[in-house]
Amino acid sequence: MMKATKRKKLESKGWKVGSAEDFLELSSGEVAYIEMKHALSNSLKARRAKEKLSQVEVAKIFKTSQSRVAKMEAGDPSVSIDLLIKSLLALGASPKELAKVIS
Amino acid sequence: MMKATKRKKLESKGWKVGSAEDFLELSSGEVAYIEMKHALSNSLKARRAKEKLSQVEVAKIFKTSQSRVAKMEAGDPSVSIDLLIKSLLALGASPKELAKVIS
DNA sequence: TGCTTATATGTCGAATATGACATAATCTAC
DNA sequence: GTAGATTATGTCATATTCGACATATAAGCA
Repeated sequence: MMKATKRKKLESKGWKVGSAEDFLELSSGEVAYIEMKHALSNSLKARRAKEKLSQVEVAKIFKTSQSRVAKMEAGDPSVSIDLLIKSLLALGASPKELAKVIS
Repeated sequence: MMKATKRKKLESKGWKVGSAEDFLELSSGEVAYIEMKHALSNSLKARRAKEKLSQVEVAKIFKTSQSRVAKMEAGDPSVSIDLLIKSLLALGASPKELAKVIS
């Protein structure tokens, strides 16, 4: 079970966590949020792999850079769920598919 | 049918649209994104109503201001899907419920 | 091994989202 | 009506996210 340890690990990767009254435990909302993001990241990566596209190629489609695509797929803290969703939609995912990914 | 008209309407409310080669029609991705946002906004409003809470009260829960809550519920362009999702989770929504909302 | 392509990481200025505040509009009783 | 509560709108300073670039690491292949 995770407390300070997991927290440290997350923070070392740039995550900002809790910082409220509970600073040993992530709230269930925080956990759910992070998990949703990872699910979307993985979905993006999978979808690109399926289409056999390079990060450079999808970066062109998204009108962004390869490095940002890499960060999207890594679920980097600097990428928003908005960006992940917009990108997935741009790759042709339907809202229904997104819903499946999230749940 | 109407393209420029719809675009103007959206832009007048602060939306930034397309601006790419197709500037008469929203791409299906853009449409889906906006619709997802509205679905989340409405869900937030409904959930608050169900709990019979005021915007001021949920603002305290979310650690934000009443005005931002109003903008969230209105689907204002200045609010991100991230914020809507975090807020819904904070109100006790499950990822599964969120999935239902957006699909 | 070296060479090429693909992906990851770090940083930066610009763009966007955020919370907060003031204030306006709307509602709900009396 | 009008007083009080609730919700909407406009603006601003700060914080976060953005695309881009440089560069590093990894993977494939002769």
